[in-house]
Amino acid sequence: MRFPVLSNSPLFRGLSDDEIENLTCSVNFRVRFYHSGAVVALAGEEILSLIIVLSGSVRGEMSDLAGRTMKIEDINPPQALAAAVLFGAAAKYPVTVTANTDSELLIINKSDYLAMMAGDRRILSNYLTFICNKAQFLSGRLRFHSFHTIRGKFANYLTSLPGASSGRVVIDRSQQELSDYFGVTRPSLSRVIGEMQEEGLISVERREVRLLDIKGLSALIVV
Amino acid sequence: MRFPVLSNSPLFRGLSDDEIENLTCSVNFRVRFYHSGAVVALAGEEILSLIIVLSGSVRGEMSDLAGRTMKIEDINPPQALAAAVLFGAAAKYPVTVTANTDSELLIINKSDYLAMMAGDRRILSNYLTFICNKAQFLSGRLRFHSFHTIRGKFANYLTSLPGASSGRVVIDRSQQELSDYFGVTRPSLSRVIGEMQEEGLISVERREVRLLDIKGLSALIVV
DNA sequence: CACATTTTGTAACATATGTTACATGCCTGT
DNA sequence: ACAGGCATGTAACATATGTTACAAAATGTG
Repeated sequence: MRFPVLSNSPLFRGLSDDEIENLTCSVNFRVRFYHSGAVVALAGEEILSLIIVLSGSVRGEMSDLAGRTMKIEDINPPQALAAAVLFGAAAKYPVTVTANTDSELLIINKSDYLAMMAGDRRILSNYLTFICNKAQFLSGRLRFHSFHTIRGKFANYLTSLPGASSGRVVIDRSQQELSDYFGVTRPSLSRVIGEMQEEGLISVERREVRLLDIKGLSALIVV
Repeated sequence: MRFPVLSNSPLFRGLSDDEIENLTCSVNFRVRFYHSGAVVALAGEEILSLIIVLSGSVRGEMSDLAGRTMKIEDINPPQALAAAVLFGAAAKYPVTVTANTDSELLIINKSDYLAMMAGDRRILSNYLTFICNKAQFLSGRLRFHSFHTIRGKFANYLTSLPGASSGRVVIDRSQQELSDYFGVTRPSLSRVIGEMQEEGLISVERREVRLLDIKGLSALIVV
């Protein structure tokens, strides 16, 4: 079996289609078909295998005690399900996974995947890179939340941009995106930016920000 | 060289002292001594090796643009430095690492560590378990922050405790610890708990909480 | 240029939480 | 039983942020 979509997966990066095909012989690749609406995994269920979306689309959703469900995220080819939790001490699906459309999923046993990693340095590196990036991303996001005020978040954001030491940075996203990133509303962010300008901490011109009072900004970055 | 402290490390769990000693022959284990106050790694520096604290103690600290430094965390034996970021795409030290006391650090090149993982299934599993646990922990913490209100956090916390479906749960920490966990102040949490009782959502007796209005609680758990 | 669309600034008001301080209850050890 | 120390409840007030709505720029598009 050939899986051209896999070469785009971060977990199989660098392997040719031929090499991937060879793998399917040595380890147990299973492909399962799920009809639209079918449940792939239940929240809380033990994770036994690496599951990669080959075609179609699935979604993760949580259901609360009252039975309401809320969608968390869509997972499209060639993404994997819960890949960052796969080898955790008590690896359980954090969400219920349901097929959005008719979908094909590739299923590889955890132990088989371990063997693949041990056998091919690239597969090992790929997974390590993937999971470390994830951890880095998560802890970066978490660090932002440790600043309670919008001023703190914004000051931290500004001073961590490239060129901050020169006192002149360029914001790489719109205020709307930035406020989403911070988890605050756009008017609130806008107000804070205005205040910080009045106080002489910064001066903003479009997306270019001058850091006028480094010391004052640093004082805001207190956990 | 023997490193008895390593058998307590999550990364070397399950290996006997003898086996660890054998490893030191096949791969390049280096031990470096740092005097108290010496800088082990600078924030932003590329991570080239796995570093494990064998003795003494080091700390991670950040310095801002104004030159102030703030301590982030202590790292004691047998913990590793930045182990969760080691194999990231642009693996850099997120903090500056300084020796608290005279310390011995074990240094293993990233490539050597990769080889160790490929060669010993236990070392591979250990690292994978470690990093997946980390990712799980981080994303759990992050999920809490996605609930903006204290009510939301508390409702989510309650309904995720064991026994929630029976309508009766036991909180496993004090209000002070809980408020730290949520990142809010204790009086605020106490007030919210009081309000939720008045509204008939819950009834609290010491650390035992009865969930009286599951539907109402679920309504609070909205991202 | 004229127009629609997106981005940003601003305002008034509501609300949640922090801050501070003190009171109350609970447990422990003497 | 008592005193001391924690954990918790409560209150008044300050403040940060959310909410909603609208105006002003900026940007893209025909």
